[in-house]
Order: sequence, then structure tokens, then C-alpha cells
Amino acid sequence: MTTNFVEELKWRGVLHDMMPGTEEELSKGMATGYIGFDPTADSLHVGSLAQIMTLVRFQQAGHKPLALVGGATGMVGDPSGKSAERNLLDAETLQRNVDGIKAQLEKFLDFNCGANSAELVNNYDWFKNYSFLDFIRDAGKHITVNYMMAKDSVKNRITGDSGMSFTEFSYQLIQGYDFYYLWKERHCMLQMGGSDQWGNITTGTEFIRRKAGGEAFALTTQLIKKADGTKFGKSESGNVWLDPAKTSPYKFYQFWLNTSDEDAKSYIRIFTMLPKDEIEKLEVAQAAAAHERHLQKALAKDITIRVHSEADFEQAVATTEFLFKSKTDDLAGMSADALERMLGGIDTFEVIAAEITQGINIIDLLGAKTEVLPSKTEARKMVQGNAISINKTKVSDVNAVVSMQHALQGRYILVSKGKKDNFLIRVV
RNA sequence: GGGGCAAUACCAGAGUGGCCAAAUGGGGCAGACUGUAAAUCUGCUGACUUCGUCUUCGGUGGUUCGAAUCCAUCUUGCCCCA
Repeated sequence: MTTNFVEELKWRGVLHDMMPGTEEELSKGMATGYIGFDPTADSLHVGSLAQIMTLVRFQQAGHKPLALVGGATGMVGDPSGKSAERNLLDAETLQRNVDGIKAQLEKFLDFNCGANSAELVNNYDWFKNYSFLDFIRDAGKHITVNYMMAKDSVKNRITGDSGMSFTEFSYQLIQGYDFYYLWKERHCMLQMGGSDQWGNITTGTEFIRRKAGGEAFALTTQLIKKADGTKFGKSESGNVWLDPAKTSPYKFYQFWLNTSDEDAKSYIRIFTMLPKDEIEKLEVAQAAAAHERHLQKALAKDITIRVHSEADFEQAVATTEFLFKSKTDDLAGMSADALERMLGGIDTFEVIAAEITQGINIIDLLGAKTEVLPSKTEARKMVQGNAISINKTKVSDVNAVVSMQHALQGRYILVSKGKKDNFLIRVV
């Protein structure tokens, strides 16, 4: 079963722009296309997920996807969308990041399905032995500085007041060369990316045209936006990562579950594989009973299963039920095992038993002995503001004392801040 | 090389000798209402031994009973002249 790639992106509201002729080229049969991923961290985050999905859909449409990990470009730093010069990563960190990202990409694409099997490439492989002099002679000659200066990513920086180093300026040429290399060596005729990559991608197609008289294409996708204008992909605790060690499946599931109604409609198209009729059905259900959050639940389920696993999803749902529905009395009856399982996905702090045995002031416990809250002043404000619960019971007295009687199974204390943030204090 | 201006809390931005832990806006957090949504309203938003104390207004050193505010000097950024 193959789909029409461009049509698919269109109805999902993902397509931003493409070069004339792209659609015709794709309709001729199996094509090879690539997307680059920046190794700025050792894990991809939900922001990269949109690009991963583009590659997945590309493959699903019968084309051959290449995922490029930018071991070389990562050393330079993409200035697109950045208002200031970036700090360079050292080679060791970069290598670790490249390895981490590769491992994650392997989960999404099919690397063993015949002709259109996905492949991973690393531009460091073709740049590591390419000397600077050779590069500026072979590549630099074909693109004028005038052309490069006209790109928005460059223009914004040289008219702004932060300046731009030669290193970052050269980024687009390096990325352009990547495209040329893949075009020449791998018959890759399409580069895709977020709409902020348009300039970099067209430098590549231009380079291919001038250097080899060849034709290549560009296709960009909509940047993910939130209806309220805030940045997508951040939660209170920072980036939402695909690595379960950085963002637990429970938190990951919660991130998607908390999507606003408005955003859920677009996200379910962008991030899931659900077919059109099913999405429309969900939207009808959502409209009829918004409080049941059909869209958010389907969205969170689909993505959690694909990024983590079915078992992780079920655990995340169980933990969600437990944390949002249970009462103080329910907690007392839980076994230590069950508590461990339920609460494994939330932030945990340890406190030595002696502290609790003696009884400890709530403020000291949250603001000093643990980092549930950043300071005692903050802890005092939270307690006074009626935001803190211990084992699902509100505590509003700053003089309250926490002792062993609060420790479930003698070992666990569940602290909640507001209605969504839960922390586990483990008595050791 | 010469001259002018600026540097304030997460960000923007008031304050120009005591009434300043520092206006206002944004952001963030919490409370109410809800649907773990949006919008709205309210409170909080340096720390601590919290009706009080301590550390903050680019760095350092001065003047003063007292400085974010005055002086000197350094650093960084912007602008004008050469």
C-alpha cells in the first residue's frame, strides 16, 4: 500500500513549500530524498519528530529515505533562526550525540524493506578528509557570496547587531555540498526540512545546477506552532525528549495529553499515522464531548506507542489514572511494588530515614532536604498558596511536620504541586 | 586616535542620594472557574532563622550617617568625528 507523498502532506497540513517540478519528479517512481538532523544533543526531541514523520511518510509512499546526521555540519552550527553566534560543541560530545540520534532514528524507519530501505548517512564521512583548500576550490567557486548574503538567515544576522562569524556564514555552503554529494553518489534528488531550511536547501539545488548542471528539488514543511504563540516542545521542566531516560514515558504521554483543543487538531495530522476518516471521526467525538478529550488521548496514545512502546503507553495511562484520580485512602492500600511501578515515571528525590523518623518541617523537606522546590522561601509560598499536597491531602500550614506516618509502606511520600506536578520522595 | 551614550531582577524597561528588593509590561508559578483545554479573574515571582535580617541594579575602588542613583577607573556594547 503506497500513498501519494505530496497529497498526504497536503491534507495533513504539513506542506509549506516545494520547488516547481517536485511533484512530477516524485510521480515518476521511487525517488531518494533526505532530511538532516542536527546533533545538538544526544537525543532528538519532539520538535524533530515532525521531520521524522516526514521521512516516514516519504518511505510509506514508496520512496527511499535517507536520514542524515550532521556530524560535520554540527561542528559549524546552523545560523537559521538564531539571533546570535552559537557555541561550538567539542568533537567528543558531538560523536556521542551523533550516536544517540542514529539509534533513535533507527526506531522509526524501515531499514530492511528492499529497494526503498531507509539509510543513515553522516556527512562527517565525506567531510573528514576534505581539505579546506580543496573545498573552497571545488565548492566555493560555484556559489557567489552575493547569493549567500541574500539568504534570510544571513541577512538577519548581518543587519542585526550581533554579527556573524565566517564559520556560521559558511554553513549553508557545507549543507549545500551535502546535497550535491548525496545527489551525485546516491541519486538523491530531494532535500526536505522545516520551512526555516528553505534557504539552505535551495543553496544545495543551486549548487547542483551550477556545478553539475543537474536538477534537484526542495520541499519544506510547516514549522510547528502553538495556538497561543508559545514555543512548541517545551514543558515546565524543559525540552521533551524522545529518550526515556531524559523524559519518562509518563511525562511524554502527559505532554501530548495536555495539548490544547486547537493544537490537537493539527498535531494529530502532523504526528500520527492515523488515516483521514479516523481523524475526522475523532473530531466529531471531540466536538460532541470536548471534556473527554478524544483527540488528545488518541494523539498521546499513538505517539507514545510509536516512540516508546505499547507497554510504556499502558503504564503511562495507569500512572495517569493513579495520579489524577486516587485519593489519600487509595494510596495507603498500595503495595510497595505497585507504588514503584506507578511512580517510576515522576521525579524522585531521596531522603535518609533518620530525617523523617524525627519528623521534619514541610518547608525544610521540600525546599532544603530535597529539590522539589528551589528554595525554602518558594516552599513557604507554595504551601501558603495552597498548592502543596502530601499523599493527596492538601497541606497549607507552614509548620506542618512530615513524619514516618506519612511514608507509604514506610518508604514513599507522594508530593504534589498544583494539580499536574507530582514528585516522589523515597525514604532510604 | 578623539568625542558622546548606554549597561538595572528570566526578558523588556522605569528609577538619577534616603519613602528601593527596586514602578510597569511580558513571561513563569499557584489559586478560582473548567475538561489535566482555551479565555478570564486573583495572588506570588532575590534569599534567610519571615511582623525582622542579609545579598542584589556591568567589575573594582572612593565620597557620604546613607548610593541602583555622586566621583574615579576598568570591561562590554552602540553612535558621531578622524
